[in-house]
Amino acid sequence: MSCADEYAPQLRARGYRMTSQRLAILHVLHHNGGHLSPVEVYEQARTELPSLTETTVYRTLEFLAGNGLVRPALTGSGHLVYEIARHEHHHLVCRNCGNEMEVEHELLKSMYETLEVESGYKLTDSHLTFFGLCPNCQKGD
Amino acid sequence: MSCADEYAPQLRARGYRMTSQRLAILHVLHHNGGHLSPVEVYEQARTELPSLTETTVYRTLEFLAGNGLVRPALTGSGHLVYEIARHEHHHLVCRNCGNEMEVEHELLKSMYETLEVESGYKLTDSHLTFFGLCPNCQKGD
DNA sequence: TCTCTTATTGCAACTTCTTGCAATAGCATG
DNA sequence: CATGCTATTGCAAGAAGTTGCAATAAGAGA
Ligand SMILES: [Mn+2]
Ligand SMILES: [Mn+2]
Ligand SMILES: [Zn+2]
Ligand SMILES: [Zn+2]
Repeated sequence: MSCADEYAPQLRARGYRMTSQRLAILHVLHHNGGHLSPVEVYEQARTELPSLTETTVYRTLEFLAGNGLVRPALTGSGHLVYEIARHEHHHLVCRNCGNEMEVEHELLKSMYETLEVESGYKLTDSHLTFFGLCPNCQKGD
Repeated sequence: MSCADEYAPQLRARGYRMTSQRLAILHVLHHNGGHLSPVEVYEQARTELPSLTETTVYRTLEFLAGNGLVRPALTGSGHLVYEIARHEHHHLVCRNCGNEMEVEHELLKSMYETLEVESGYKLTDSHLTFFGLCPNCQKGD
């Protein structure tokens, strides 16, 4: 299944359009799989769509995140990176070596429910990044 | 107790210096109490220290955050704001009206411990921002 | 397949944030 | 109180990110 076949219906169902720009950006994120900064997305997507502009990349990433096709994540330096939306997860980053692992949302589910009850808010999403020392770096120090 | 008396020893104990720039920035955050963007910090601190530059504000906020005197927080638009370090807390923001409440770290403590056991990481800190609909905005929609 | 509506883009101007480097100023020490 | 080391700052240049607006093009409907 191509990126177009997979993502276009999701956008159209919400009243939005699939464009060559959105497709190129989704294609890059889909096939890379990992975290990319807006600039990295721009440079890679531009190889398949040279007319693409940085402005559009920023706007599109925010748009796709708002519609659940990609997910933003916060890096250790406080910058946003994006990845294609797969299973819901958060990030745990080593302050020493930068090594990173995923934290399944499942692990936080009961905490989420407690928070909803205590606050009265209905939770929709979150930016969660945990920092610490990975097993390796704990030995070294 | 003045800001200087309170914060200078904390910096010197770590081998750093207290400067007029750091003091002006700490003063602004201390007496404001809330969340301020780097630009807001710059404009307010500049009234008491006109020679202050934006470069120094960015570097100082990062430095103070790294040393535990201020804490960064992520806004709904993905931008960093800073507040003076008081009790450890996280943030819950309404996606509709922007209303914001604090989430005591205590509430997440057991989840933190589970995460340490499961991952093998030793957690040091985190950027946690939760989004949802506040009680008021749930009624309206 | 053509038309029409309007969602989306590119452009230009601007704001925010970062970095290297030389000048400055804390503060420890004598 | 004077000296010296070096942490810290300001400057300048550049990179990253934002915004308003006119031009473009997706795709629904005829
Ligand atoms: Mn991820
Ligand atoms: Mn707060
Ligand atoms: Zn590590
Ligand atoms: Zn609300």
